Amino acid sequence: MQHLKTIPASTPTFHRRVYEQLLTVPRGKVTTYGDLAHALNSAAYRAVGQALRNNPCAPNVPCHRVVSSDGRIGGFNGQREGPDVTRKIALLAAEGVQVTNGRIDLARHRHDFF
DNA sequence: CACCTGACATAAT
DNA sequence: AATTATGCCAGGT
Repeated sequence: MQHLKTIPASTPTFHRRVYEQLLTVPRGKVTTYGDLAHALNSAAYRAVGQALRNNPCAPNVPCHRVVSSDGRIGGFNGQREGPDVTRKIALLAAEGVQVTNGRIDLARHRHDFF
């Protein structure tokens, strides 16, 4: 998959798997850190966050489609609140994902990997 | 190899 | 409902 060919060769395998899996989330849908980890047969929720924090997002990985299990936005570009998060919300809105009071209706937008 | 850290999740206050 | 404490697992130092 050429989406990831520009990332550093030193990128850990687990991180790569996160990105690959994330690429399967369609536009207009979102997933949670937990679901993503589970889809990789792992419980490393937090490691998933680390992976995204590494930010290979910029080019082509849709990091903004990953939110918290309670429907809250989570973080973006290394931050958990602030202008970057606001931007994340804007990106989601642009894809048709409704964000109300910093919350997402997971029942409606959650993507199922299985 | 022994800690420390975190874009989390859940249970307990 | 809002806050706090605890558990999680891979990476980094």
